[in-house]
Amino acid sequence: MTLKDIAEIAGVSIKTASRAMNDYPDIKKETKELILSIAKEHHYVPNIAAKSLRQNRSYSIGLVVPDLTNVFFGEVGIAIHNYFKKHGYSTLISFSEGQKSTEIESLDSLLAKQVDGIILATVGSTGSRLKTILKQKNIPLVVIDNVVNNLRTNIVLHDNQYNSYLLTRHLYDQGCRNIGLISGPLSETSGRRRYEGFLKAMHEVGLEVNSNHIVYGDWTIKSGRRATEQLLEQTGSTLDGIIAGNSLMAFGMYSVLNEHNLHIPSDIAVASFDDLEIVEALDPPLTTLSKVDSIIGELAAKRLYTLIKKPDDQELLETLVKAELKVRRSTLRNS
Amino acid sequence: MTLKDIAEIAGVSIKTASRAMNDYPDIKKETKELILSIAKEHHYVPNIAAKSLRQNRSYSIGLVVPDLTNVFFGEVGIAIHNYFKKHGYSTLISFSEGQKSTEIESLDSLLAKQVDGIILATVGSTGSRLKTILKQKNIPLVVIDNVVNNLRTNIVLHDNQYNSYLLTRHLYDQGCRNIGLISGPLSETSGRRRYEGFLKAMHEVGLEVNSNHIVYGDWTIKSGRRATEQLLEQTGSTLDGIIAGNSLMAFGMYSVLNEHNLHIPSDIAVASFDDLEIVEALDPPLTTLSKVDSIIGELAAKRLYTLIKKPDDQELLETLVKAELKVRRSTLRNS
DNA sequence: TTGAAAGCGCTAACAG
DNA sequence: CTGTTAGCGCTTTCAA
Repeated sequence: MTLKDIAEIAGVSIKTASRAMNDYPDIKKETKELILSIAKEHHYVPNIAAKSLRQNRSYSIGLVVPDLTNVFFGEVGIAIHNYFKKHGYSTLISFSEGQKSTEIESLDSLLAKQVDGIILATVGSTGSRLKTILKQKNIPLVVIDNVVNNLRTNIVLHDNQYNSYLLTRHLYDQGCRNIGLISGPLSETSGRRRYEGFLKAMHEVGLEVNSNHIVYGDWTIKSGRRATEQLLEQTGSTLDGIIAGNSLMAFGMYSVLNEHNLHIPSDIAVASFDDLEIVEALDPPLTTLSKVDSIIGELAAKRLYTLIKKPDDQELLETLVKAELKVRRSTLRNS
Repeated sequence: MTLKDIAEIAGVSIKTASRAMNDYPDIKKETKELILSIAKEHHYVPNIAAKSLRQNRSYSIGLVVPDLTNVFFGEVGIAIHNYFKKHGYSTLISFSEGQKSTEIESLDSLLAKQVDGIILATVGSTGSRLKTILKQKNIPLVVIDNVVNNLRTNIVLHDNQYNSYLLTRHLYDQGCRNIGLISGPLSETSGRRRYEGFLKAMHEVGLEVNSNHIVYGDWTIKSGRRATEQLLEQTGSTLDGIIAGNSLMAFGMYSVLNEHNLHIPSDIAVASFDDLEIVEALDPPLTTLSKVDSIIGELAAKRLYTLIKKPDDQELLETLVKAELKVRRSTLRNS
């Protein structure tokens, strides 16, 4: 069932049929309605390959993520997919597996498929390489959840600094005065910004930041255990609050605090960032930030769509997404 | 940069260039090498839209899953994507969000994109509807991890019965003689087959199955808690082993056993199915089955690829994937 | 408001 | 072994 068939049945030219299908202005209302009803009746589906070929657009976008089994990227991916689906685009997902070389490969292969735009959750391709790839093809790009060195581009990410500030203030509001931080690596943007937000809040409430109060992990459960041990040792268990840089590290922290017979929240109040399903099941349930994954995905998709529709839009937007507190028992000391 | 450009530079006809690019036999070796080197030098990338249009194939396959944030579907998706990438195909992922209506929609939209084949992790579309959709277009289909009523098709799934048998035998081998089961819903194939494997093992070792020893949950943490409470009540805590139908329910079980001061594994040995990252962090670490997610994905991809390449292959294969035991401390009673 | 004809880049069929 | 011709389904001129 092609446009030609539809046109024949309707007794019009193929072009008129095309006009009807694509909402062109120059067509009589009745003709259009007739054609549309015939198309519907015969389950006409336009051939996207032909359309692409002619218009030099693919009606597909590319999404590069490190790993889909990570809930964050999963949620983001779904949001992006749904947004573009509404606009008749398909989403090609590609994986970088956390490696720069694979990331570049994925980008190349997406470009070969003539995607109309790309959303990239980078693991840190150097900006210059990215710039070469994209400028030469002039394909719109939106980066999520990481900044790319040496590349000014559109970007959507957590407002890590604000969010960290929010958590820290919350512990303070709950009466904590000796707050520790299990930070992620400062070499990573998200780790550094969370660190900065912590410092900012501490400053603002007039608490001194003792370097003993800050330890580092690499986002894993195991490193959370290790970091907590170190933190307790360095501070002689004088802490009354701890912020964990992410929820996996918080998970490690729970078991260590448990082993030390430190009660949450009465001895130590604890809070963390990501709202994983599992934090509800911890004892006590862990205070975290609300999930903004799908908001990030949708904002990135929206921005990319605009860029595709208006390629002359040269504005570079950095969109920071703020989360809200999800207060649970692990920080409730006042009630 | 098109084939025509390449042909001009090489001083051959456009068709000859095409022959070189597509590994056709009828071409002189030197000509081919010349053309390939020119193509490489100019970063020639074939226009897939044109190719599709001409050959009536899209070089893409569709994957329909309920939800990508589920680790199982994530792993399966990655495996499928990687397999088809090797063969020059892209994978279009679509979500059913666990709803039949969305599942049908997703299938329709994939068909509109003229995918060459579909892999479906169904939530239970009725077979007749699926049959209509696919037979009319004659598109190869492989179903994963669920059976579709009234539809004979290629399918790849966990050997749930065998796996359940394996876990039950393991508890027996560890000395358990009063084994309970927290089953998933028997209305779901995976729940029922796990149930059957449990019964089979119990029979084989000559243990009687008391109906008090079997309770039901709906795969969630919460239902695991409830089911465990019920189980302990019904049996008066005489159990020395429990199989949980999945790891989330096992997670709920842990907290209840803990509250009842029942020690794992000395009082009760426990084991479960899915090997989530989190089970390593439980105290004690939980014995589970090995992860076969990516094996399932790869087998499904391989089968679909065969069907695409040999559309006359009418054989319907049901591939059952067996797991192995991953013994951890939660069942170690002998050593 | 509509139609005719050309052509996007590629490959199948057929000739040479 | 290589080239010519036609056409996949659609949209874009341009003319009516």
